[in-house]
This record gives sequence, C-alpha cells and structure tokens, in this order.
Amino acid sequence: MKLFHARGYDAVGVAELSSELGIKPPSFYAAFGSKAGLFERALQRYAAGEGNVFAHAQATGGNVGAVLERTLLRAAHVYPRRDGAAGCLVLDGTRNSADPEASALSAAARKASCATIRDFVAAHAVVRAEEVADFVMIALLGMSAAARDGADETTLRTFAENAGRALRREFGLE
Amino acid sequence: MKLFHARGYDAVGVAELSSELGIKPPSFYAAFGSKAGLFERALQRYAAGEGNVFAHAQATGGNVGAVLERTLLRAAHVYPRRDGAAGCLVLDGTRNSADPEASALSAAARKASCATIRDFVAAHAVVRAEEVADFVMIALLGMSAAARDGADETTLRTFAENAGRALRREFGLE
DNA sequence: GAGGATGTTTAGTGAGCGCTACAAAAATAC
DNA sequence: GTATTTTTGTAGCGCTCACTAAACATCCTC
Repeated sequence: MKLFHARGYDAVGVAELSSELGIKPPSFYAAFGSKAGLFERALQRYAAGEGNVFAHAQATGGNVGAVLERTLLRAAHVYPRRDGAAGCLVLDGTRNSADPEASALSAAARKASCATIRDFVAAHAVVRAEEVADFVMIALLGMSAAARDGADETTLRTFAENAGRALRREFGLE
Repeated sequence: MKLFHARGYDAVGVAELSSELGIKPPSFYAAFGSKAGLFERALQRYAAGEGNVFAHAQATGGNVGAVLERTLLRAAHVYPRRDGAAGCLVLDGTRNSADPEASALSAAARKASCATIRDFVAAHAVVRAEEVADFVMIALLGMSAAARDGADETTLRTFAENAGRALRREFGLE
C-alpha cells in the first residue's frame, strides 16, 4: 500500500513489492493472484483507514457544512507527503496508468466515495446535493494533486478553509 | 503532444511516437535527442496554445476577479475529453511518472504557471496574492483530474462558477 | 522413517522499454 | 558523373516488465 501510494500503480514492480513483503514472485502470485489483486486489497485497506477523510470527518458529527469543511481540513492534514507518500491513493494511485484492471478498481472506489458524499448530503435535505458532492470531490482531487506536487500542509489548509467557507456560503449549508 | 496529453508521459513509447510522426526511432533521436526532448517541445507548444487557460482569460481583460473566474470557466470548457485527451498536459502529463527528467520539466512548467498567476494578482494590488493564486491552481488541478476521470463540461462549469464566485467573495476581488 | 500435500525457490518466459551501431539510400558538392 | 556528406532504415543493444514451469524444501499423517 505504501509503495502504491508513494509512486503510483505502474511505477511499482512486482519484484519490488515481493522483496518488500519478504517473499519471491511465485509466492506473491500464490497469495494475491496478480499485481492488481494486491492493489485491490491495498485500496480496501486505505479506504478503511486514514485515507477515508470523509468518514473521519463524518464521525465527529455536526451539520452538513461542518462535516464537509472538516473533510477538506482532514485532507489538508493527511495529504502532504509523509514517508514519501502524498495525496490520496484512491484519487491518484492509478492516474496515467496503462493497466485497465487497476484503473477500473480505482475508478470504482472514486465513484463509491463520491456517491457516499452525495447520499450524505442528500439525506440532510440539501438541494443540489450532486453539485455539492462534485464540489467537494473536485476540491479533494485538487488537494491530492497539489500534495503530490509538493504542497505543504499550510497551503492545503488555507485552501481547505477557503473552499469550506465557500461551500457553506454558496450552498447555504448549516 | 496529443499522445502525451491523452495517456501521460510514461504510457507512450518512443516506437509509437515515431510511427505517429511517420519516422523511425533513429530519426526521432536525431530530431529530438530523447523522449524527454520531444516532451519538452510538446509542453511548450501546449502552453503556447489552447492549454494556457489563464493567458486566454487574461487576454479578454477585466478586473482580477473576472479574469480568474474566466480562467476557471475556460478550463471547464477545454479540459473535458476531446480526441481522447482530457485535463491539462502541464498539470497531469507526468503524474506518477517514473522519469525524473520529464517530471522536472513538468514541475517547472507548473511552477511558472502559478508564478504568472500570482504576479498578475499581486500586480493589481490584491492582498494575499499567494493565497489567491494557490486557490486557482488547486482548483485547476482538481478540474484537470476530474476531467481525466471522465467529468463532463457541465460538471466542470458548475464547479468553475461556484469556485469563481467563491474567489471573488472570499478575497473581495473586483 | 515413508508418502503425500503444501509452499517456496531458482530460473526463466516472451514482450516491451529507451536508445543506438551500422549499413543502405538519398541528397549535395565538385 | 563520381565522391562525399547527410539522412534514413534494419536490426538489435541491455534492461525491466508481469508472470510462471519445474525443481526443491518443509511439514503433517501414518
């Protein structure tokens, strides 16, 4: 997961993944079936942990605007480079990848994340839920890309604060 | 340029680039020196043309807020997939690339773009110019990534309108 | 200890990568 | 019209890719 997160799917080879796991390629394939098989499990582990910024923000409670703003602030805290891995594995792990299987897995995870946010917004009787969810998703995509380009936490937090304020004002969220 | 734009730097091979140009690899290297050499020229051509959304918006004139909002709207118009190429070549062309030379070229172009926007904002006596430029850059990064993930023009334009309004209101731009 | 199932290793598959030595061909110079 | 330079094509360099056949080691059962 760390290797995929740090360098993206295509830039990490099976030989390196195997040696990092302390095994040889045949054992790798016996355990995971394929490189994409391990990537799928890495995506699940990532989405179940610190990578899921929305779930983390939602757990703290509060109104829709507060949760969404905290989602962006949480991303600003998590996305900057740590241990060589910046941004979001789900959002940027397969960007420019030539592998259709890994790309499909990643796209499905992104779609699911966006749907989760949209449903949360819609469940709180907010009009234009789709628009709000898209705003958050595109903001997260931008923050993840910026982090991968080396943006620090301060830069991301400033953006998150501005975007969060904009969210509440533009869409009248309370 | 089209191939790099559509699939990213690493996913396009010299053999394919050569055959698309109607030449053989030795002629390719005689003309461009290396794969990164062609990429550098592709970046320049892209930045000098339709890819430079800020220059296009600036040319129409108006106050700072209007120019920046038009930059985002222009991106919403240009970024969706056309001829298989979506998003911005400068912003996403080398994402997850394993090639340090191409990554450095791309990073320099991004840095230059950000500096151009920051200087434009600062030249109009706007406080927090850096913050404004970062907001625009991260918004563009998000729109480029979203376009690469398949977002249509309507989705991007809606985001651009919201982000543009937010820009003017949050930073008091006129 | 023998036999069988399990799992790991060695060693390599064919394919593609960026890139290039070398020779054939085309263009230029005299 | 021959000689020289420049350009092009053929073929393949060493390397890495995801992936695997087959030999080897390990364990449990009897």
